[in-house]
Amino acid sequence: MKFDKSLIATLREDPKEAESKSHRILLRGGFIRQLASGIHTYLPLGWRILLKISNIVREEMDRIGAQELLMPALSPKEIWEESGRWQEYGDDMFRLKDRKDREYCLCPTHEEIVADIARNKIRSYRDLPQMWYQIQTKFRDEPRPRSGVLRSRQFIMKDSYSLDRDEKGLDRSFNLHRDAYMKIFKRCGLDFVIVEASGGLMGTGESKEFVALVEGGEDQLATCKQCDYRANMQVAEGQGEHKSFADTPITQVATPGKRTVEEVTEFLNVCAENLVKSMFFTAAGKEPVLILIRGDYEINEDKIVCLLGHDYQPATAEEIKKHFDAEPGFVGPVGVENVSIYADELLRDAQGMITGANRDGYHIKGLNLKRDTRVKEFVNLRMIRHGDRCTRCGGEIHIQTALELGHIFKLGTKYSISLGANYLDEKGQARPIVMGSYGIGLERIMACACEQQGDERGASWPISIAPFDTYVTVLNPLDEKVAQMSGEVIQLLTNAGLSIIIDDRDISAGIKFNDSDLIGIPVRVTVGPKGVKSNRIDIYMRQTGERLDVDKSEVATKCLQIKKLLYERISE
RNA sequence: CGGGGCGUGGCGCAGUGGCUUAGCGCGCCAGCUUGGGGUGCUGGAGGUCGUCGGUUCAAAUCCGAUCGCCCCGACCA
Repeated sequence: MKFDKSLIATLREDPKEAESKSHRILLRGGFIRQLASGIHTYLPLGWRILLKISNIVREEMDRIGAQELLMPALSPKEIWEESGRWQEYGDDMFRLKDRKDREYCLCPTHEEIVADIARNKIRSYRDLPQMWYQIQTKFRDEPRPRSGVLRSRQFIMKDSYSLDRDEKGLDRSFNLHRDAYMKIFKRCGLDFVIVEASGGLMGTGESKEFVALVEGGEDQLATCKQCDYRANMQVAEGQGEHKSFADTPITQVATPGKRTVEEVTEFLNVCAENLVKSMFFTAAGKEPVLILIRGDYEINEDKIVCLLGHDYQPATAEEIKKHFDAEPGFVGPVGVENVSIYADELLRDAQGMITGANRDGYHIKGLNLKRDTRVKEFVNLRMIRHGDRCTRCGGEIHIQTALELGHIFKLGTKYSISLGANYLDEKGQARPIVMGSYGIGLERIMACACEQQGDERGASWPISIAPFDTYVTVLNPLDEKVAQMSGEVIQLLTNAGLSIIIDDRDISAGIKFNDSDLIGIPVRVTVGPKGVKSNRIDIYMRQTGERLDVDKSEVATKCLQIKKLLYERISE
């Protein structure tokens, strides 16, 4: 491919909207172009990278016996009503109507569609197991698209689904995916770790995330400094210190206008550990729930969802007033009726605590949880924080930003039951198919490679996903001898099977060198007037900056050698 | 949804009430020059100052509304 007429538009200056490294590189190098918030065009250079990534993904998925198919991106409402996710997905789902006023969505994921295929196609245990996958565009109306391609509203995902007869089969499919994912990310030249994760909207089964520890990430991770414990913030559990204060009878204390932990601690001159926060959650048609958590911790809403279900939401101010006869900020657990109370485990033996008095402008002192409240259960409901202790080894927990590359879930029978996807076992008994769901964000691999390998000069693609193997710089292209020699070199490289991009633009050398660095092609071959007389060619490696001076006759073998070497480095 | 910031040729920016024709750098076009890390010079093309409304003799500039984009948070397979 010639640089000259290509749709590559490198930018001389950093685009102002790009703050993260990968976003900056992708825009400046002309890999992507933004059309609207969270919506991008993949220009030829970026698309070639995504195609390389897809091929690696495809090879590894095929290798574990998954079959590729393509499901529609557009889907009628009804099937999502069967699973309940037409409701659950809420505003994150793009919805539209056809000319007959029928409702549709742009699929954010495909469990329902898979279950629909399965309920029609799978009859017997003999049809199982199955693994189906696709590489397809997904749509999610993210509340805040971010960092270019890292969190966008339209993105390309490899999603696969396993269908098994039982948990044992699911374990096998899950492990096959885990191994395939490790190979995929490794082959793409990325550094990553596997962490415990939460299923979120998918379900509550086992789930693991493949994440890269990079600064520009969209995710947060709790990691133990001492052992290898790593978990997504939503599921991470740390050891906290139990704190107790002198046991006294309950007394009311006026705290006019002091609602937040900060305000109350300052006003009463106590520490945040002495406070109990009360958070009220409601769900249509269900008993409301009061969650108690110590003042120095934040509530982990994901854990609430796991405990109570997706339909529970933080209550509105009106609901709070109705149940407690007090404004938010003055709510507490003492004397409440028709409300289930759950408390964070750190409050198990807490006494002498301060909490809302269920009376505007008042708190109570001397709360003894055991004595004064009817706590249904003590469980870990708090968000882990920097400096907590590891539950496994007692080491210090750190919070790091990370980039989620892939996610694997054990769905179990959630979708097969709600959509009626059953099979007949040996005894002729109908049983729900046991499902798993597995995703990889292709653009995130591209962005991650920028974060991990890019530098101030631009991208530096791992050879396996580089848009081209070799960048041929032709200096003084109007010089006849140079033109002739570059033609020969191009022929040699092409014959050797290398993919090349030819930069014979009639501009100064520096621009070409800088562009080649910016778009990050692993190997650069320079043909110029200096080398023409002696038939010498300059070869330069982007990652290491190494330079070689070779005879024209060796140029192809040398480039092939380097390519091989670069592949070897990835697999080490 | 809360907080902050920004919308002026393709890109990055300057311009807070009257210099007539809205500037500068880069890019683009023409010509020369230079030629191994963004060469120098000359001449050109290109702008409803996000949109709508208001104030004023006069608005890119002041006021109001609205749309869009970015960042932090909330949220998020």
